Amino acid sequence: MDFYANHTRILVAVDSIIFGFNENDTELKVLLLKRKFEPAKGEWSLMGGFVRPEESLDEAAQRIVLQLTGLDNVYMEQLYSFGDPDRDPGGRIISVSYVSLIKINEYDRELAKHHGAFWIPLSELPKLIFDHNDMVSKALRKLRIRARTQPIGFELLPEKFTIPQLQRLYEAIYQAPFDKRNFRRKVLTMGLLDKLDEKEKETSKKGAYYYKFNATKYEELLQGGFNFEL
Amino acid sequence: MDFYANHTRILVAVDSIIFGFNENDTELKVLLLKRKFEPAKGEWSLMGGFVRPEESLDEAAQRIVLQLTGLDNVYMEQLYSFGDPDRDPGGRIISVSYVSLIKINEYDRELAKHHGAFWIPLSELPKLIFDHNDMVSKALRKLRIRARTQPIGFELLPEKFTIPQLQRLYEAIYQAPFDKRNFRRKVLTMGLLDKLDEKEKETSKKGAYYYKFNATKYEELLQGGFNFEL
DNA sequence: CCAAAAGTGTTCATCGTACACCCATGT
DNA sequence: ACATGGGTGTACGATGAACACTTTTGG
Repeated sequence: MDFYANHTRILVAVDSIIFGFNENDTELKVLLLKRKFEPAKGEWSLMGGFVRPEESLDEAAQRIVLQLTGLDNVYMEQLYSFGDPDRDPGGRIISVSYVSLIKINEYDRELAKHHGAFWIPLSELPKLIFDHNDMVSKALRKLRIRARTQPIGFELLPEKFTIPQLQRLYEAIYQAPFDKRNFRRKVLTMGLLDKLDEKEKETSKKGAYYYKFNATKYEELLQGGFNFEL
Repeated sequence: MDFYANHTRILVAVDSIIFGFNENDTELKVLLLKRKFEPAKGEWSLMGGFVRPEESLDEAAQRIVLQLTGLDNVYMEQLYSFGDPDRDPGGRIISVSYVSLIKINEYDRELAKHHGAFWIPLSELPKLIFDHNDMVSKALRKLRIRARTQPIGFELLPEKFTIPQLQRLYEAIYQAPFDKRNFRRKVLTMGLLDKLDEKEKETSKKGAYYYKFNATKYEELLQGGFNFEL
């Protein structure tokens, strides 16, 4: 009953590019770890793991992020599959890569520390093992494209955030400054942000109003052919 | 020296969504075949095959398209990896899907016939095996996005083509009519098409001038931060 | 009172879109 | 001469980009 006998089976892994942001950061960070096993032990790498016989690729990716951060229900998207036969000197492994977006404040620091994981700003990205640097570049490219046309930026911010925080996030993603008047107008005229009565007072004396992303409204607008565009 | 022993190996396949167009078509077509082996023998399916131990994913995809069409140097792009453990009732198989674009006139009809392959217009897409219908939808979505921002439409046309042919292709991709004055202006003002002295006279008495896509010019413009946009 | 960040409007150029008629020619 | 598809220009509204000053308040 095995229809496909006598074909070669291959090891399949999942590698996760985990981007993180803190609401007062000015730069995006990637979660990297020091590899604890051979080959390439001690070098910088992405978090990964082998796909198990009974789980889907998405499930494997979720499991891996959960193991490292303690977070469930994280935004996650498949990126690309890397299959050069020599990409891993330890053997032929096909790697399916995933991008995740995380609010740095919400993850489990102990768990990450236990795995030897660190948040590294993109500007200080070290040399990673194998083709992991390619994975990060591809992930960043995809994030930049996605963030323009889908409201995924909010995955990197807490539920309540201020417009200046949102702007700093987008500036971090695109590594380019935006005009604050144009930016504010653009995000507000979409009508997807609900203004709260509360102010954030840490970063300025005047204080900035908090806003909340209204996901329900977004779904409604989508029905009418609405296009998110930033 | 096998660092990754005692992890489960999995069958990995490549499946190709092959889109084709004929310069006087008004609809996009997909190359489908009647499956010749179990499971699901006799049902419609995409062309696929297993990844061999010594080849990369891209190489496997090229090999498969070459086998079916006799064409080498075909435009090809990795699409997505499908890994639900139950996606194939014949066993656990992870499939990496690829999209290819082909000029229908140039492929080897004999070879395709020998494999039981047929060009099926998108409007008549049948029920396919497993998750192959999902693959086709995803491929179409990707093609639509790509064709707007990269000059990949030309992969579906012969070297010489007329503006009305190009317009029909884009109308086929987006299944929507375009205004011919606006379309012509847009493609010509990009400066990527070289007008030939020759006319195509089959589809009209007046005849339409042939044009050629200037890839060199495109590369040059890219350096200067040019963005293709249709 | 002053430093530091939040908040606010207008102008201009550009681009996308809508729209209708003449041209060339094979039959 | 006529039917068929090829080829052309303009006007208007919408959108994106550039730009500088006032407000609030903790120290």
